[in-house]
Amino acid sequence: MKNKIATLKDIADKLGLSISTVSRAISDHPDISEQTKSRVMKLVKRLDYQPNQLAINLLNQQSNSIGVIVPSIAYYLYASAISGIEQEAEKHGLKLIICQTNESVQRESEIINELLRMRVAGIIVSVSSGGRDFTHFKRIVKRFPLVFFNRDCSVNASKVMINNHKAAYDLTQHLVETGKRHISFLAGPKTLQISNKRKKGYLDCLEDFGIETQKEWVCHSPFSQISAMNIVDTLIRKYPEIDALIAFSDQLAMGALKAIKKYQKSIPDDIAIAGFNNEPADELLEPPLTSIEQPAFEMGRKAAELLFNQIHQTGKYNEQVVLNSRLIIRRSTWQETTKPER
Amino acid sequence: MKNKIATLKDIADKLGLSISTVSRAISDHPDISEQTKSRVMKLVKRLDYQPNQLAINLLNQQSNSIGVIVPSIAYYLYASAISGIEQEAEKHGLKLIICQTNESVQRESEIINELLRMRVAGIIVSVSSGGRDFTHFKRIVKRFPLVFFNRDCSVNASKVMINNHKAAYDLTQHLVETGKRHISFLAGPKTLQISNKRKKGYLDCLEDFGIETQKEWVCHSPFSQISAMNIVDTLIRKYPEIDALIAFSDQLAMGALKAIKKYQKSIPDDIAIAGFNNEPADELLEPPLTSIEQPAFEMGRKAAELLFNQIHQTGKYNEQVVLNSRLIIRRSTWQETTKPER
DNA sequence: AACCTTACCGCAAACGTTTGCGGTATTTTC
DNA sequence: GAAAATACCGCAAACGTTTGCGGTAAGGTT
Repeated sequence: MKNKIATLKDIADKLGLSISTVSRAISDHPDISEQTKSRVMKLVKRLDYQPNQLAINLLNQQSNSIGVIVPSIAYYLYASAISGIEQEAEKHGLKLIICQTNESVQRESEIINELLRMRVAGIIVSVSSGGRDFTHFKRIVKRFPLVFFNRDCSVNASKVMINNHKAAYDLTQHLVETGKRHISFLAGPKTLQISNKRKKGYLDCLEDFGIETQKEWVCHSPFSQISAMNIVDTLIRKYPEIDALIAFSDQLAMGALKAIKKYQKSIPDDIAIAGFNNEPADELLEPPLTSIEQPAFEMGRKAAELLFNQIHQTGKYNEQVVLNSRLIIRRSTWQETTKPER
Repeated sequence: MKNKIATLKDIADKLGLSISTVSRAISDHPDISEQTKSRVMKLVKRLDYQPNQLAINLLNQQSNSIGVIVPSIAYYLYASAISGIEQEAEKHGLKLIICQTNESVQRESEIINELLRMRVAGIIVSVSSGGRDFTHFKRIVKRFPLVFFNRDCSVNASKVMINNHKAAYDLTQHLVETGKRHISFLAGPKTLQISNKRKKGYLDCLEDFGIETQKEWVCHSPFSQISAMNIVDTLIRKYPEIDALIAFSDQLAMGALKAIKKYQKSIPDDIAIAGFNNEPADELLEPPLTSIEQPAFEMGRKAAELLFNQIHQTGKYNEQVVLNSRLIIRRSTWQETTKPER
């Protein structure tokens, strides 16, 4: 196990050559004779020589990688987005360093420092919901390539987002049009800006349609099915008049679903339910879940594109991209009444 | 954007000190006067000095990180396992370099080389299903810390697995006990060993109970709902006598569910269905899906533990750990007949 | 015979950090 | 007042690689 990996010096000594000659032989430099090259390459194979990337990185002053900071890779959206980032990064020969904050701003701040120390070429981040202090981002914008995606914060930087306000507005309008008049909103943490934007879209829509709502019908939940379940449980017991619920995410919607199923309410007639993200299981749920489809892969890909523009000095530090989402209507909000079997 | 990050030399020059003094001041060395320390620290703050990890890594001959190779972080099991690895790695002050193979052995082999070049302290891997060539692993076992988890291959190395044979056996037995006699098996790729082990458990159980099966009832599918759906569609049309189906994973089971729902078959009476992994959506599906719960987090944590034992020379290179799985029975395989409301 | 070209290879610097060792003042001790 | 102890700091090596430049020998040209 102690076996150290061979270095250029090891090869050079064994062959009676200099380090530079070995280096050039490996990189097929024209200055080196074919005979020497073959001698070197034979030993390279035999010793399983692997160049020390640490030395190369130090020389190049960069780690040929970019940092990706997400709340959790277990969220379906981020797993998809990372694939998009990866695809784009590969074109530039860069590797990804994936970091999870677990929704903690402190961890986020630490990660930023670690990535800076590692001399990554740039950072792509979806901010955690754990707080309102964004000094760790403000510190580096304008002097370091940085792109936000999906979740942003009040920092003037490059961003790739979906139109959260419109998505929530459209979803709310859909519920209104199906006859719902007591619509509640299960938001994420209060510190999460995109949650607030969606809330705004929901409220604006209700106002436009002259529909009243109550402050108590807007609840905030952390990102776990259990929390959502408990919150919705108390909500619908306290306010039985509620006939629709929009959840910040599908995971929260699933928690709500669990709560509602405990009572004898029928979905969507008694209470309709919808979420965000269009996760793979949505259409298999009972009832299939209405959701907002987000272009997660494309969001990641585009974010990487903006980052590389910054790295290569060809792009602004505060470019804004807004991608379109899509409302996917399923039976949790809308039942075909003309269906023969009902 | 061109702003280079400050170095020790920058600080030393500005203060008329030597590099070594600045270095010691920052690390609070007793040889340095308090006055000098405070002068240095003030400048460190002002310049937002971040030590160059690339240089430190080169000096220490390691990148203070371990490599984690998984087929895809989008698989629920791996997202969980990575959290377990992370928890353990943090204790040792090591970072994770997460790599996805997308089920390609060639990519896997490339990643191994990249990680060796980066001088990671060790590698934790769940092998891809893309082939049978494992020379890239054989090459490094015994001379480099390496641990397999969840998916292994025919290489004598440390492994953390679940008892796949028993899990499949138990699941099959459960179906037999509920009266099923025509049980099919939707396996993963033929090159995937754990899939073959599960298949063996399924076949052994049927043999023990004297139940016949047909070769055609065992199908192989890649890891996508769509593929599973198409395969199961043709399967149940060709063999309508099939009254149960075990899928290699819950995602494949969901694909099967989609296929079955297109026909007028009732679940579980006409055909029962079960999967592996116990994913979060399982209990919300219609019907809720019977599944094998795997200790994914613990699998990751334990794998990391074995790795650190190897790194610190306190452990064998081929320790074997088998964790227990648990059968979670839901309505997709078993309907309480005495239920009052039915 | 003097010069030029070509082919091949080595020297040494550079990247930024840590750390053993030696050095120089200043203070303390008897 | 001399010796010893203390406080504080700098020199230089080391990690492994790439690369500009210089060097040497052989062969070719005039």
